[in-house]
Amino acid sequence: MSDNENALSRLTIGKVSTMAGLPTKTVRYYADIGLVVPRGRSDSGYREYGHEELQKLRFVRSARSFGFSVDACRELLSLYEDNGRASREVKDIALQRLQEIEQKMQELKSLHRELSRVAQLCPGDDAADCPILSTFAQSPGELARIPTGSDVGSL
Amino acid sequence: MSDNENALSRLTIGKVSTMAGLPTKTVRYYADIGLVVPRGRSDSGYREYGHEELQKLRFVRSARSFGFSVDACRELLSLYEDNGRASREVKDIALQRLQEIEQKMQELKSLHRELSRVAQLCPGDDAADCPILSTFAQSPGELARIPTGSDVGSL
DNA sequence: TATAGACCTTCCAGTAACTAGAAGGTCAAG
DNA sequence: CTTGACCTTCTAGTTACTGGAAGGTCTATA
Repeated sequence: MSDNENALSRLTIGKVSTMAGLPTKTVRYYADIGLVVPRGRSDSGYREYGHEELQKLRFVRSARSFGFSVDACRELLSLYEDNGRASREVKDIALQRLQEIEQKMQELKSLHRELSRVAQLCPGDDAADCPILSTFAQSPGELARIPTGSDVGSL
Repeated sequence: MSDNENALSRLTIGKVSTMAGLPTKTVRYYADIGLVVPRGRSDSGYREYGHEELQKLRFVRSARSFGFSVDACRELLSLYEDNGRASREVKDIALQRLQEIEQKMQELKSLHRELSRVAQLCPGDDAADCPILSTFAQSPGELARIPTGSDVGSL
């Protein structure tokens, strides 16, 4: 692994982002916000990434694909650094995310139901009135609740 | 309706937003971006909304709750202004939205599947290694797709 | 009439997580 | 030695609001 180590400890941003499956812009952004910082800089100022940073970037990419926020990734990453500790905490975060996903799916389901209902009513005729529009113009409470910011807190 | 018309054509932002079920901040924002502009201003500079604007705000609220973007609302609203024309166009937009919702639901489903799988592997023990972390650190392509900005909606 | 407090105004800044683009430096190949 | 791909920093834009400050207005009550 010593050969590999040498080769992998001098990755430019382009290479590491390809290997991690992220846009360079994103990797640079992660460096800016201190999520995954390069191991160092070359004489000419190029960011240098090593194997560990590559791992972290892959980690972040995956966690993001699971819907974890960047802040959650930061948390996860620090646990990851602690290596093997705090399995409990990690699992808790995952379970919480799972619940959020379930709730989001519920919302999408009812959205889909409502929208397909009104869409079916619509004749799709150039001349005719469109029931979609009149459905939308009703007073609140008769339709799916709007998900606003204040909603989350109070309900 | 003349009494009503008079009463309803002098709604302040607080009243109209309550009646539409939106935060005042949001209604002000909609005015700023020209989505739903007040009918006029009082002597003291207060925004004045009428019945028609109330209808539009309700319309937007509903459409947004269906996941339509503000831009889509603008489009819908202009069709709505045309009143009864272009049923075809409205239906098209709705059907397109429907497809996007379906796709998003698919994504959430696979996300849920993967995450619950790795979460189940995790013992939730303070001492033990957490498989969630090692799962995340794998190379790209083995896991769910990453949702980038081009993705539908928010999570 | 004074004043409290509920409402309204504007403007500025911030959110999440990037993305786009400009202006310019660096590096390897031909 | 030049071309073109790569790298740098910087600013600004995206979506759809939300929060807050500083200050004007309106109304009810003491």
